[in-house]
Amino acid sequence: MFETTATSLDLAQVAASGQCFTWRPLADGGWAIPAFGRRLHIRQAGTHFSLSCTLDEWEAVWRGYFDLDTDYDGLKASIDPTDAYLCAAARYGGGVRILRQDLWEVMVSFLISQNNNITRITRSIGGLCGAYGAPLGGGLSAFPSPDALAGVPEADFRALGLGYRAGYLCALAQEMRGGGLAAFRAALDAADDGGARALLTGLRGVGPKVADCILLFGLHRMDAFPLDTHIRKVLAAHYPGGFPTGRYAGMLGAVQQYIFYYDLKKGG
DNA sequence: ACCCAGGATGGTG
DNA sequence: CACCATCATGGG
Repeated sequence: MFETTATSLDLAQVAASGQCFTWRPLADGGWAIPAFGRRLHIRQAGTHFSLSCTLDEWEAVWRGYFDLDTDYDGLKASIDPTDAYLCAAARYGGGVRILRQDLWEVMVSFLISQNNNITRITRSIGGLCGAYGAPLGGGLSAFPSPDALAGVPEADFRALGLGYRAGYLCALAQEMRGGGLAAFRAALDAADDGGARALLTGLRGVGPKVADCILLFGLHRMDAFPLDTHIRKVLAAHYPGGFPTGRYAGMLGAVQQYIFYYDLKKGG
């Protein structure tokens, strides 16, 4: 148990940003966060954070998870000051960071996310963890491994609300069980963004948008720019001449998250 | 009862 | 290439 400080981090914003689906709110206003088979309790007051873990675990696991070694203050400062919409979005959701989540968890989460809403995705992911993940205490469970999901009947996934995506998950778990995931990860790591995207879209149920989410949230490829229904709507309304992607090379993913979060919470 | 949700797939023109 | 029906399902 210790305390630390950080800027450009708002836990409530991250929790609502649609990039992770396993955080649970605590009665004291903090959050219970399962990741990498561990459980963290964290509470925020401004730039001050209280943590349930040791300093060693914070440095080894959670500091990286919250992406605290990326300079989001500087990133936001480099936004085009004449772009009123993007400035407003970054000001509104300036506490959103791109978490460095577990690749497999991101693959499954965004496989399920297609043509779905965040509430249902959260419920389905919670069901998967509860049914097939190792208990972590406090009512939380770890995200189930490929081996834990391989061989589960499709009907059982449908019972968790996956709908037609249940078949996609069966196939994915089968493909990634054993050493499949490690081999696939190695191939992704060896590929550039375009190559990794092609590998991902080769998976059943993974199209361009889900692939970009996996690139961004699972591999921290910061030039990924997922085009979902919200982003398409904003681009059509505010960037009729196209979005200036070239200006934001190396930080497109963060910019995308500011726009997504802004439209999700304030748009309508 | 329609429409939407962090879309993808397979078929058709 | 573009367009289109279909795929579950809960919530507005």
